[in-house]
Parts: sequence; C-alpha cells; structure tokens
Amino acid sequence: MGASKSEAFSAEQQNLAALAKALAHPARIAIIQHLLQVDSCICGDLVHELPLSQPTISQHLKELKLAGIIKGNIEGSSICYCIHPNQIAPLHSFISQLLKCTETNSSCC
Amino acid sequence: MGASKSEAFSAEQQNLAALAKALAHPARIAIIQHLLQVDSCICGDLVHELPLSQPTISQHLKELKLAGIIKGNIEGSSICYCIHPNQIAPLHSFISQLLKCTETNSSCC
DNA sequence: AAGTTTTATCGTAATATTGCAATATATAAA
DNA sequence: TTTATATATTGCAATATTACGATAAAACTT
Repeated sequence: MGASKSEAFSAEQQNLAALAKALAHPARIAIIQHLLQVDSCICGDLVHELPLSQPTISQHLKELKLAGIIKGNIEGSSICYCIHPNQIAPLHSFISQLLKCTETNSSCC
Repeated sequence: MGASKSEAFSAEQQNLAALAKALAHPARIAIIQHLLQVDSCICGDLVHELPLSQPTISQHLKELKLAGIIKGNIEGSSICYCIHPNQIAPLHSFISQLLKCTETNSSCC
C-alpha cells in the first residue's frame, strides 16, 4: 500500500540509487554545472543564478551535501561550496558497465 | 506552493535529471544489474528475482524503457528486455566531469 | 473457442519530494 | 549592542513516486 520497500535491496543497490537520486533534479544539475564552471567556490549567488527561492536552493544544497557530492566550508559570514566527487565514483563505474554492454552484447534484442 | 518547477531549466539539465531519476531506485538498479549479469535477455523472471509484485516490476521496467535505458522485444507470449545504453551517455560524461574536478581543482575547499 | 501464460494498465492508498513564506541562527560591520 | 548579511530550519501545501490488488490485453496451446 505505499512507498519505499528499499530495505529489501542490498546496501550497494541502495547506495547507487541514492547517488542517482541526488542528481535527479534539474536544479541540482544546475548547481553542479555552476560549481564546475566557476571552478573556485561559490556561495549564495546561486540564489541569483537559479529561478528558485533561497530556502529551496539551501535545501537542494543540503541534499547534494548529504550525498557527498559537494562540500561546504564556512568562510566568514558566507559558506563556500564546491565539488567533492569522491562519493560518486561507484555510480560512474556502474554506468560505465552499462555503456560497455553495447559493444560486447550487441546480439541481444 | 508545490512541486515541479523544472520547466525553468534547460533541456540538457532536464535530460540529465531524468536519466538520473531513472536510476534513482534500488529496484531499478537491481533490474539493470540482473540484465547485466544474465547478459542475454530476460523477461518476467525478474518477478522471481526481486521482492516486488509483478505490477510494480512492470512499472519500473516502463520507467527504464521510457528513459531509454532498456529495450523490450516481444518474443512469443513473453517480452525480452535488455540493456540499451545509448541514451545514458550524457549522464556518464557529466559525472566524468565531476570526477575530473578532484584532480584539477583540489585547491578549492 | 476456451484455457493458460505473460505482461500492461487502472485505481487507489501510503509515502516522498518540491517549493516557499516565515522564522531562526550565525557571522560581520557599525 | 544594534544592524546588516548570509544561510539554515520549520511548517505547510501541492505534487510525484511507490506499491499492489484487480483487471485487461496479447499470444500461445489445446
């Protein structure tokens, strides 16, 4: 009758899904793209870049932080965010497997 | 007041988010892992592999199909599913960018 | 045609996500 | 200490996702 039967799956499966979920919103993609562009750290001018309110952006940042995809350092009165890609490696290699599948397994379907 | 302001973002951002969303559930990760393992195609024995009902699995398959990550071919009275990784390439290269960031941009934060 | 098998869809309940106004917290500046 | 600036948290409404029983649709078997 409801949602969330995820306990029934392996830790690895849950981890991959959680990483993907962190990327599963255009605003969070946009935040990451901005951080990649600016290269150095960025704080709250995301509020000026994106068509969302400050609380909403703060919430998206929190989710990215929780997933380990970004990091935030306090710097004076503002907070400096930046990419912290260590955690996302498993998702990358999972997708790599998918891509390899085309070459080796082209007979299927 | 609600959800979904995604029209405000670029088509690329929406596409990347949609691809990530397709992977953002342990059951769908499990389905893909099974398809990778079995190598050749698989149909409804996913129902026996996974702790979910047939309608629920059918629904997850539909989402993966919609995202272009798997393909289904009718084969007699059953349907043969397999990986179809062409669509997911953009997400892979997006994450690749993230991973590159560690090396080049280690000064930040 | 009737029955069997396999997958999809509908309807609905439970839960999760998204978005923002209002408010709280924290640091800096005066 | 007061004020300004920057970010986080709370509370709530709107919407989306997840799960499954019931049922439908499609193809094979007899």
